[in-house]
Amino acid sequence: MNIYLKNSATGDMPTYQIRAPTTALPQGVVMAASPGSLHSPQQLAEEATRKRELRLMKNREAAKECRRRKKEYVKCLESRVAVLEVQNKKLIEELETLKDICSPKTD
DNA sequence: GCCAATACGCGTCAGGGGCA
DNA sequence: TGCCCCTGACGCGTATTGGC
Repeated sequence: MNIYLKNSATGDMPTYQIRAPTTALPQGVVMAASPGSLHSPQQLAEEATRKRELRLMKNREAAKECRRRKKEYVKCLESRVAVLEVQNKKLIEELETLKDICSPKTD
């Protein structure tokens, strides 16, 4: 498994994707004949159609996986926000306490 | 119950990046 | 340099929601 690093020019899209090995073809996919074995225009057209369908099918699955990862990433960010909010609240409370302790009494 | 607005998921295309 | 993968953007269909 290798890591796919997105080069984000804007910096707002993170590098949350991990590239999984894609060795197996989906069920029902038949590998195309080698180009050398094609002759007639009809065979060429069939080959082109097959390639297009294969590409579409792979892209369909890739898009699903991409959306799944993105959802996961957003969930992760949301839970991090929740943790940081709690942490922030605690720090504010602590600051108020310290202020009370350190401020001179005026009476 | 009906309808418009909004949310959500899907399929596809286009374009960029990595790799042999 | 061509091939492949990933992902943003777009359009479309369906589900959900809020107002009437």
